[in-house]
Amino acid sequence: MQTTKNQTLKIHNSLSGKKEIFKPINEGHIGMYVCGPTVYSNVHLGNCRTFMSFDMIFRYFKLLGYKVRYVRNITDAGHLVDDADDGEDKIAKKARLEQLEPMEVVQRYTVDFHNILEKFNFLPPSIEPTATGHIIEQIEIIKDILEKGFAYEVNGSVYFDVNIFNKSHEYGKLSGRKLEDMISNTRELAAQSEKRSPQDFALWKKAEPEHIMRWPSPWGDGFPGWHLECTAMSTKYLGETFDIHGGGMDLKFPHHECEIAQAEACNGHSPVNYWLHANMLTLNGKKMAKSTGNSILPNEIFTGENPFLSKAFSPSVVRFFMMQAHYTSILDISNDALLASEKGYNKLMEAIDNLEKIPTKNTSSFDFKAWQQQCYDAMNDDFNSPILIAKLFEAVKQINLIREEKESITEEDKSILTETLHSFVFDVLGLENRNNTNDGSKKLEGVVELLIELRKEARENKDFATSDKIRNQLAEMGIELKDGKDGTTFNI
RNA sequence: GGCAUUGUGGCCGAGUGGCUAGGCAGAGCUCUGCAAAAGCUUGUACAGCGGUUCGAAUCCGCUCGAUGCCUCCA
Repeated sequence: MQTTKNQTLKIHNSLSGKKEIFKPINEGHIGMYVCGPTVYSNVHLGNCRTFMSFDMIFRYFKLLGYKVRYVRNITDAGHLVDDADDGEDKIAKKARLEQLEPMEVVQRYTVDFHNILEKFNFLPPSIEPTATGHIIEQIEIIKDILEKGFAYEVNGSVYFDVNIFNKSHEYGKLSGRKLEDMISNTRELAAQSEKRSPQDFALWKKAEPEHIMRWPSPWGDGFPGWHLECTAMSTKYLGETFDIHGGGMDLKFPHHECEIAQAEACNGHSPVNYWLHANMLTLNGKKMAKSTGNSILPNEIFTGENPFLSKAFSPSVVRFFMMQAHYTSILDISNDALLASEKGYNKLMEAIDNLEKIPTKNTSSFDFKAWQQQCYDAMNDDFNSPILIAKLFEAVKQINLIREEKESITEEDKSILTETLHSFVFDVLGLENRNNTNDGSKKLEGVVELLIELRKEARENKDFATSDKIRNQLAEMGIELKDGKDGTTFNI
């Protein structure tokens, strides 16, 4: 990929609100941190979209030849149910409700998370650290922030003092908020708050005696605040300043704003060069969230067991559906949209299957080198996967025309086409070909091919009763025969 | 109320100050014993009102609507 490697890649940076030319801190290397899930319930499809967007970005960086250290954490402690003083840890609450040891909750939903991601053909991140595995690092950061005067201790809890911080730094620069506005717009909190200001956020929370998740600290037994874990883990594995921080749009405020504040309080400079935010997946025009019940679980899509769905859809179809929208756009999921994506996806895979068979000539009637460049251009423009897919369908059209000998392709162009198509479809978009065969289905294929052969003979003898019987009975079993120009193909 | 994002044809969804997005559906055609599938061709659009401009759906302003955040959320 010598011709493509040195091109400029533009990324929409949420911090500036603009597309910027991407320049890694260390040439050829990228450090990327993405906020992972809080493992207190099954991962829903909206979560998956965010992680899939960053999976695609990770994959594209790899195609460009970058060495990427991709850190995606697991939040297994510290995520408060609310910000009031009786804020309870999400994991601990779930454990109490289900009468489980907190780590049983964590284990159960971490396993679920990994299972789903594997079905969606995610690449594993380079490091997947957990909050509970980094309590010591978090305590060290709190000590540092306290020493520098940006936090205060009250009754075994430690809070970040946003007002003091804002005197020397700019709190709210990521989300476009001004502290003064926030103060005047804050809703009334419980009167007995121990925080000096409602905008302050917890770095360490004291654990009441009934709390099960607790760790010793200089301020007594307690647990870390949610925002702190990401600062601790990103700093540990990627350094005080790293290239890319990603997450869902909904984390912009307060989570990412607080991360910036914590890191700047410690190190005096901004922790991240490029902030990327993936937009929401909506269902019925509303945000998908476990807390409101407006959600579809991935497994419900794979089985079709959801009132919104008329049938089951494969993980690759769902992936293709999501990749047809830009990661910064809101995407609304519906049965119709999935059906349309399924057809498009099948068409794309069909063309890739036919690619090997297309004949080559002395000349090409289409500029495949320019087309290849356009694929890279699409991705170089803030990872524009919808444009990339439009380009892929241009190739599909060419493949079909070449098959009908209305267009031609040289041997050299054919290998460019094959390589590019495989790189983008499988390596970058992460799609899988639907005809993934195992031993059992190989045998089945053999049987179907035999029946197709028998049916062909029957048709040649004008014995249409027999040929239709074979076709109809196979159809009943869900095997679809398609009579094409050069023989019959089938779908199971 | 504040901040942010956004409003594109029947549906999903890109993009751009003047030149085709793409997919699905629809229509026409080809192939075919029939059917299905597949392939080719193809119409319809940029929320409303003002402004800037030779020219705007694309820039600016206002209005209306949608979504997110402002207490947890990818």
